[in-house]
Amino acid sequence: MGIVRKTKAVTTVLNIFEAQNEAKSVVRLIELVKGVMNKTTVYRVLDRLEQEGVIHSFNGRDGLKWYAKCDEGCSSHKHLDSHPHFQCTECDKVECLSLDVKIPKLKNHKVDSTDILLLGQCEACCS
Amino acid sequence: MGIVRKTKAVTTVLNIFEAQNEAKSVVRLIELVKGVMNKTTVYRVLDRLEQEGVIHSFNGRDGLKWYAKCDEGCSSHKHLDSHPHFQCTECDKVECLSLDVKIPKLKNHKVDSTDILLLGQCEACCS
DNA sequence: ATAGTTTTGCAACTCAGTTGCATTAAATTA
DNA sequence: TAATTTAATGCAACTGAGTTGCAAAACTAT
Repeated sequence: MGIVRKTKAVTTVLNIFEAQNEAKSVVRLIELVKGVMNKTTVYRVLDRLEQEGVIHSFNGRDGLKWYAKCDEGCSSHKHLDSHPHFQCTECDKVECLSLDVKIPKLKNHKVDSTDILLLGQCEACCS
Repeated sequence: MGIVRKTKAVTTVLNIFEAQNEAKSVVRLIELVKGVMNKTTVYRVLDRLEQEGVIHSFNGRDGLKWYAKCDEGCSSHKHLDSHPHFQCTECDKVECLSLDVKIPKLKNHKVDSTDILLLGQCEACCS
């Protein structure tokens, strides 16, 4: 499993997530480390950290890929981050929601994961 | 409002959806009309039909854009197609689900829409 | 230090989706 | 039904997120 070396690139990315516990799109992350780190590396570091269970990914609107820190209890073995996400259509910010949404069982289907994205206006943009 | 001309391109696309009431990705649609219609036209026709309330769109896994025929009652004024979708991770097929999923209200947020995508194995791929 | 891997940077690529513009085809009017 | 207006189409070139191959650099262990 844990074949993630603690390289400069890895700590740079982790620092970003630790400095501000907020979901970020890959595009934004690449922007944040511009000049310091190559975009290919960003993609690869994120991949590895997700496999390690340190961060989790999901698709925002427009199909862009986003990442956020995992809740406690995630590991490379199992991801518990099946929570819904909310994205503001004005400022584009994403929030991880700790809602427990119950989806009725589907007959004759094996459901592995549930992606829920709510769109609307966040608190700041509402007022 | 109804500024959609009934062109050959429009009827070609509509025929595809009527021949088989099944969600289709744009990529697949372009493939289906290859040689007959330009891909730009496909995108534009789909855009217009969605605005008219004839079809609705959503993002499949991998962020690809998908379209499916609308339920009765949709129009350019309001789309009622907020139903969840199920996508098979083996054969990639998508099904529109007529489940009613209740999402708890979010404080201080204005929620406009809810995108739900379930991933797993469909009936055919389960057995 | 040395050897063996993993990581990184870079450049080139893929592929979904978009744009500008000239041409064509609907719909409208006379 | 021919002329006119306006929307729709085709084409080519572009954009931008994400990927790939490979050589060079940086970890880790011996």
